[in-house]
Amino acid sequence: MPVAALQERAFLYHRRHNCVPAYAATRTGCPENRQHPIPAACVVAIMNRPRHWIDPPDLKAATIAQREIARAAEHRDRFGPVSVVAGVDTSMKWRDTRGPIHAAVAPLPWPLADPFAAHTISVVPPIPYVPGYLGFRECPALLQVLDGIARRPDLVLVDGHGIAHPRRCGIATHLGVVADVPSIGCAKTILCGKVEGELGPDPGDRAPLVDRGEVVAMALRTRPRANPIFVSTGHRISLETAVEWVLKLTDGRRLPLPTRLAHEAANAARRAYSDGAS
DNA sequence: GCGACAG
DNA sequence: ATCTTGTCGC
Repeated sequence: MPVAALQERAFLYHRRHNCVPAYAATRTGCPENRQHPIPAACVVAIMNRPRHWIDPPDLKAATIAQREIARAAEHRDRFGPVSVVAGVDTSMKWRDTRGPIHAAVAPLPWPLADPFAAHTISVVPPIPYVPGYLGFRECPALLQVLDGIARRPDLVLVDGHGIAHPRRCGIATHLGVVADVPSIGCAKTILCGKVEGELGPDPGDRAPLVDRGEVVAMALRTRPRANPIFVSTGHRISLETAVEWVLKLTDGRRLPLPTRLAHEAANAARRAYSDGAS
């Protein structure tokens, strides 16, 4: 059976058996609050966009939505002064394709100071992981977690690609456009394209990631002797500015600080959820 | 047709 | 994405 057919089958099956369109939402670490509906604010955020941008009936519609989102995305700097920068990430149980994912947003003041409290949420995603369609799996959870903090971040770092995607619509672009927030894609491995030229060994060294003749991301060395990360524009930011911000937020580790904090928060949420379930 | 494939 | 301990090296 062709891969596309298998992907379609998984997509539809997952969709039919889980909580779409009303995502079953829970608050992390509060097992007694499970099965509550999502906040109205999140429903509004989703409903204010073409429905298939976040809730397509099948992979074909999802592919069309990605092309439309890619057209709507902006890759030039268009954001105000940054006073809050946030990382978002999700976590899940090992090899669990049907269970909930745990999304976190970790806001930081800029200039850098003590981080604000992270916020987490646990939801059953509408589809399983399908390479190339990550946004449709994780955006509902990320939208909801973004709506859960008092102040909307001025800039968001997403774990995954922005335009470094076959249809130029990775999760960072997807989330940026749907939430209308400036976003940067920050991935650990390549989805498409190849690094052109030699990448130097020192932090700050970079080499372009090229796909079909386009520079879609920058392979960026953030730590000596560690593999590079791949920085791409999500929405309302240029590649050069995105790289600048990632470097400003890098503190000797491979991944930038907001991303790490979000990762930690999401993992903590997953453990709290598991502990509460048992 | 075949291989590759973020999280 | 995640499981899991120690071990090696700057």
